[in-house]
Amino acid sequence: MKPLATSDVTSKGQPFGVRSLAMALRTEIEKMILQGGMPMGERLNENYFAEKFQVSRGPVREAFRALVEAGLVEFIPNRGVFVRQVSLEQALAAYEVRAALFSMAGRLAATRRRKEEIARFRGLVHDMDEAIERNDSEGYYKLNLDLHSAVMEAARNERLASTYQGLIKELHLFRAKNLRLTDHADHARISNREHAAMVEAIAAGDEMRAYQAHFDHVMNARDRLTEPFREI
Amino acid sequence: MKPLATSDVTSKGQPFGVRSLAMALRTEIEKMILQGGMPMGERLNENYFAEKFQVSRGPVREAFRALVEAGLVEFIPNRGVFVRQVSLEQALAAYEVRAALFSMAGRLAATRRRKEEIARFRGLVHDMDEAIERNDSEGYYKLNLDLHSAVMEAARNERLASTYQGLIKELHLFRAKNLRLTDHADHARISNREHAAMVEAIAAGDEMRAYQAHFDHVMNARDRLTEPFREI
DNA sequence: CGGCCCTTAATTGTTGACAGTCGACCGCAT
DNA sequence: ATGCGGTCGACTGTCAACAATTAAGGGCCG
Repeated sequence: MKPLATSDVTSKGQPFGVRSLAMALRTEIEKMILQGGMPMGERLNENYFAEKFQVSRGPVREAFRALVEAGLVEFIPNRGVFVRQVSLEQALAAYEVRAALFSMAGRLAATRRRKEEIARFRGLVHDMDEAIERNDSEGYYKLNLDLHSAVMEAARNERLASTYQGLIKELHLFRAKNLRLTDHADHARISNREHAAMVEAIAAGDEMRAYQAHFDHVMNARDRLTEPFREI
Repeated sequence: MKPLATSDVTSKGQPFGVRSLAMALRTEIEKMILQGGMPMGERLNENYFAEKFQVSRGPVREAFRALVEAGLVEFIPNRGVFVRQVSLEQALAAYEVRAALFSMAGRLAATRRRKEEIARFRGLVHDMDEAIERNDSEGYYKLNLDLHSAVMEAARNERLASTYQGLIKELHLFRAKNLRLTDHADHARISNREHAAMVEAIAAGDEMRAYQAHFDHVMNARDRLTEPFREI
């Protein structure tokens, strides 16, 4: 891997706070973890990262602290940091938090959305339908993310969005490990019907209906994801 | 101030992750900030804290990184970290997130609460009524926190609770700076009526009513707090 | 007299070295 | 064979020194 210098950092397009090696490392290591580059439960060796990025251990440790706070790694004194293992129980709890945040986004979007946004929502839902017909689960996945981001944006609450994003990252840890063939076309079809309900509630400006639609969508998604684990 | 050694840290009753100086410092500095020990917008000098706690700058910097991630301080490269200034807009946004989380807690509590907890809720509301009559705003404040914690506990979702707590800390930054005589007895009376509605909805096991009651309570609290700032 | 530049002190950024701790491995006794 | 204890190695925890950057103050020039 290329040596990471401060000059590399400045070239990044982030608003602020990315000039220091520690901040750059935090971003870089996070990316590595989320893209599955690190096996789950793996210990993150300070020296390894220090050599990999051609820096000393100080900045690496600072980056680790930030990741601990973000909940992506676990810290055990005198042992080091480990890629966090997300249990099924924790994933279920996280989904409830996600439902809280996303349903709020839907509710706010219902009062704050603009005309163009509604058109975009409907377009995305339509494109997802097409992706399903094409059996294009890759494309569906991306469109799905786009729709969720679009709703979040329409809520016009930065704090809500960043909290949501942080949570999503944690959930990625769970999905990365327990990825199974959960993308049945059936699931996608049902999911997209829920999307349509969400969008129409927002379009109608109906706060409570939007709340319910978004809430149900997340909780149903939870059931769909964790279904394979239920031992009945 | 007393020198902070690892031995001091171990004496703390935390489950894990508090053995290192950095973690201890993070807790200590956070406490200092939240208790208003640091003027808002103040730069946190690394050497100052290093000498104050008789440690080197390394652990101090690690503690700072964690606080940055927690959103309590702002980081400007080559300048240092500053106690975060929370604007009115940010506070309003944070209240919306809080409403999302707390209303979810109420909703979950409505399905998961136990008999003893309901009794405790009602007791707290009653005690708050008495505190109002006594004009004991100090006592009311504490009981208020207790009720909110109790509801969170009844929701039985650790992730929800920790996210909520992190947000509350941020809101403290706003209240610390803009503390005005907002604790009118009128406000307390109205607030406690809302508490009663929350508790009874939980007691009835009515999810949607609990959701609404908790949601409204937070949003009304927001209006009561930020009322003085509105220039009509 | 005001504005620009240079110097300088203070503070952050980074490093390498040293100390402390934990787990693994190996040998021994049972 | 198995369980226990000690030794060793690898890694984390901490520190103090050095480099780089910033902001402030004073002097010079227009």
